[in-house]
Amino acid sequence: MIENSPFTRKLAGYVTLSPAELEVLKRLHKRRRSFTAGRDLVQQGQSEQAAYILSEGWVCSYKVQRDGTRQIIDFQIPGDFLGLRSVLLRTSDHSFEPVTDIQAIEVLASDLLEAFAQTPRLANAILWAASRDEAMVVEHLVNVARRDAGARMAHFLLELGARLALVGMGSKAGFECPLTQYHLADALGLSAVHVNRVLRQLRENQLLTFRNGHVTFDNRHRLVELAEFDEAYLDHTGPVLK
Amino acid sequence: MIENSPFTRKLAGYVTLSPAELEVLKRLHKRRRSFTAGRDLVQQGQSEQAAYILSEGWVCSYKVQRDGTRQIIDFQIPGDFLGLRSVLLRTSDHSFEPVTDIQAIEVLASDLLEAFAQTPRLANAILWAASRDEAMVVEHLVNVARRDAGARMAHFLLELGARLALVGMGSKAGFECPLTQYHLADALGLSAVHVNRVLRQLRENQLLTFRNGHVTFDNRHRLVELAEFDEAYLDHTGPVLK
DNA sequence: CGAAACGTTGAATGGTTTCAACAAGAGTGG
DNA sequence: CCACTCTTGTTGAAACCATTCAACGTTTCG
Repeated sequence: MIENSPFTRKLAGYVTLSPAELEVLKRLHKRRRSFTAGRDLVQQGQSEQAAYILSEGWVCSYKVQRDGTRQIIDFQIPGDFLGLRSVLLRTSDHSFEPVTDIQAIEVLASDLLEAFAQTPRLANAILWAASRDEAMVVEHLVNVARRDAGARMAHFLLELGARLALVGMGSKAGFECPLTQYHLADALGLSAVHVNRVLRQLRENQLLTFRNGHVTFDNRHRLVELAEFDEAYLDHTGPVLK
Repeated sequence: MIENSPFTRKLAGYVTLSPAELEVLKRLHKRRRSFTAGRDLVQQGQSEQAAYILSEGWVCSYKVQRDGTRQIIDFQIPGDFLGLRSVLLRTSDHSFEPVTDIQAIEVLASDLLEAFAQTPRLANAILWAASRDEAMVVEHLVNVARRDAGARMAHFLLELGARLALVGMGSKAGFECPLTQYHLADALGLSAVHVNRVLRQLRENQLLTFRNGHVTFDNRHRLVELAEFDEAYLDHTGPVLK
């Protein structure tokens, strides 16, 4: 049911979609594709013709520097859109790597642009959702620029937990997490070695435990305190355009 | 002439605007307002009813933390939109401080939403431009997370110079810059003391000079090299929706 | 079984912050 | 008009957080 996919539900949070708009959205869901963990979806620099709606698995978007280090911009989870900006602005400003094996709907640039022209309200909803995603990048910027390694890690995992909880993949107690310490390092702007130390410290202070692909919030209250995490910032208040 | 304002020209880069759409845009330009340097436009946390199109002066958007430090997300220059997301998502996730005295067009939330509903293509253009602005935040994230203080400063000033050149306020040689070292520190995630040292070092290495409100690129080529600055990333290629 | 990926720990190094002090200029009120 | 204060810029020394280098343990998988 297209009406109940996480992606559709997300859009409906911004714009009340008409049956005609739902139909257009449905027609975008043509090609289901699978990708293997670790193999890039889109190469940096190459201008790519397709975007994707993630239906299963985790992806990260990142930029590489000339010296080989990479910065992970964000992680995408089921219901998230990938590569929207690459298509819209016709520049691929970053790359996508599946963290796990994934399933995604491929949306051709031409189909997307056509849908945007035909049903501008749908376009609005999609761009709106994108704007929301980008609010998260702002939070990451603050996180990396202003918090020390411990608070940074805490904030990152709390945010991830909150996002996952929204799509039923986690709770206040914790969540399954396929990320390696290298992923964390690349996302938080730390070295992998330091990530390890920080995780140990958080564990020893009984704040959180990250082991065997599972994150447990041992003391959520103190963790929120440490990270100055804003529990409200992922919420939102229903459609803006009726 | 509304057709030639920097804001309109920017939108026309994404969507070819019809006379009717231009008319709607024109009607949004009702209230011209002035603000004084240093006094916040929008308080963090308060849900504000207006957005602004900046016509003169510089503004910065920032978030403050509980410990008092602040992170500047971005600077806005003439032609930029302020507070779009606050209005659209009805959350004020950051604050705006005029760096200089400014002039701006006030756009009421209700007028903006009405315009969005009436002329969705115009809405697209605006959201599109917002998406572009947010690509810049990604660049800032990489900048803060992965570059050392020297490269960070170089990248920041090169980007700012490029943006200013696009609206005729600077050149490859340099630009007028009203920012203090504290602004730079808050934007780059450094201490003000270290900003001072880094600027000295760049000056002594004859890469750039920042003195008396003026930035001069003494050796642009080596600077671009040092910062791994991508000269192309602010360009773009003409309207996407005809 | 061996290799590769991931995790863990110690010691040395280094970039950045913090603390402290002082200089220069702009604006203000007596 | 001058003292006064506030803001901004400047520099040194000590302390600290995080990185780098290096080594080893553990798990997974062909």
